[in-house]
Amino acid sequence: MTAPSSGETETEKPAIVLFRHDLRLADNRALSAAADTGKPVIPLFILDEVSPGIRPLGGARRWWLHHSLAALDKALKELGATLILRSGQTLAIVDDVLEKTGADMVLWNRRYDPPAIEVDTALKSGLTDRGIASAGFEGQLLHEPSTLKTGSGGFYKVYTPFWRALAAGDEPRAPLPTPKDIRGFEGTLASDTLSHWKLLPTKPDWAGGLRESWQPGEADAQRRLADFIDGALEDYADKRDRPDRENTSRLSPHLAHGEITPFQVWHVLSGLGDRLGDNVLKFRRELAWREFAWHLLFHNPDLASANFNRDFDAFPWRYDETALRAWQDGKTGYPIVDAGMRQLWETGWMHNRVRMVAASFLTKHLLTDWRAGEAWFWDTLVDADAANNPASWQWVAGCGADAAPYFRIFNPVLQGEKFDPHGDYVRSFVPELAQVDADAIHRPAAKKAQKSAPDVKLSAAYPVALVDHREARQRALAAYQQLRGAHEHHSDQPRKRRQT
DNA sequence: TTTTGAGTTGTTCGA
DNA sequence: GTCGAACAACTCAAA
Repeated sequence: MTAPSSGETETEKPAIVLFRHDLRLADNRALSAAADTGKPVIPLFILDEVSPGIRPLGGARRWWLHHSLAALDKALKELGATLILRSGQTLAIVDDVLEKTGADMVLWNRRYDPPAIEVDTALKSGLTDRGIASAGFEGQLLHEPSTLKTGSGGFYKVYTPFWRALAAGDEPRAPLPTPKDIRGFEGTLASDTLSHWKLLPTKPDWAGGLRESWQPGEADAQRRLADFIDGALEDYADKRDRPDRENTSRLSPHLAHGEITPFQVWHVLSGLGDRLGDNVLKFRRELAWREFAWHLLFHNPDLASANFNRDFDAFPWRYDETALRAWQDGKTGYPIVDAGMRQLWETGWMHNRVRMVAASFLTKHLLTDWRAGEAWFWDTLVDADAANNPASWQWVAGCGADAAPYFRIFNPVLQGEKFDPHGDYVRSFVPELAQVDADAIHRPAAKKAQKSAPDVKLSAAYPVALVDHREARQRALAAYQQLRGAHEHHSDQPRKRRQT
């Protein structure tokens, strides 16, 4: 307890900068603000899994977090500061650090998932009570969810008007550079050891494919952005739906961890002028989908647990653990679905187009509650975030905001043939099908053919299709039909009277 | 207040 | 093989 001596000047008292979903140095407003004060800076990451409502990170994100924190610490050391790691309840930890260092200021970048907002609101009022200066800055989203409103003052429930409002607004601010000078804190301050947090898997170590696929940290986030701008962006509008090609940015996990900001991405795109016109537009619209999901979560705290469209509360989901498990394992017998699910397991990521097909298959072909799929993605995706994961699952399932209409049921064979025309994507994740020609690779093996005369080329190891597409489609349509019937039946409201 | 136009990503069927 | 319509109404957002 080394309380600061009373003779110290204000600039000698350190400022705490909290790191959470912003594991970067550039375009970090809290960090820049702290650096500008001239105070010694204490970068602090609190692993808070005890505050109420906080959803524990999934396995893949824990892996990422470990490496991202290591990268952040390394980068901070080059500026002369050391990252302090602590675990526990946020305000209690901050209190402890304040007491031990004499810090008189706490700065952070805002978060937008409702439990985190509660933590930060309590933090703010606790600090105010203690007479400690504090401030939260924008940074994770281009637009504060509380400010973007429809003409009647509500939040947007349809994407296109949301996009128009976003696009019609002012150009997002320019990103901040990495602070040039940070005064490190000279005193001693205890920190947890990263490895003791056991964020990495051990038995079994399932992270081999993640290590091969990703390099967490700010430096690689910038590298990926630069590579994307110089390469795949050129035919992004045409080719982004092709999982067999490297035509997406793969920035999602970096954005999810705040290793890069949407301001940085937007700004680089603005600097390109009109040269890549439609490609830039399409990519910006993807960024806007991320914003839309956060907007929805901000206004719907139970987005991950409750149907956005409450009519779906009566939906007759099936609870088939065996089918769910087969889907998770990539053993549904539908090659594009299985390739996607195995890509997810192996690399912690799945191509967007394939996510839609795999999610549609689980919710419609298998009639499994979207929440089971959302939970699996939450655990296995390196980019799972509290907004995009549930919002996207609800969208596919048909119960979400601006959702796909119920009769839009992906045909996994057609989707495979259309977006993986040579079968390269399937072959790279489903070794059982490595020898199958492009014209047959997306077709599930017919039960009869495989039983009576197993074709070596179609490999007996590859599972028979869990369901017949045609039958499953009919079953899904019937289930939705039942929902509509139930809705009419239970509705208290009289149907709108016909105009005469 | 009422009206109007519109709504990420599809599939199937039948002419 | 190609093409347009049906699939279902409903809610949203803005005029």
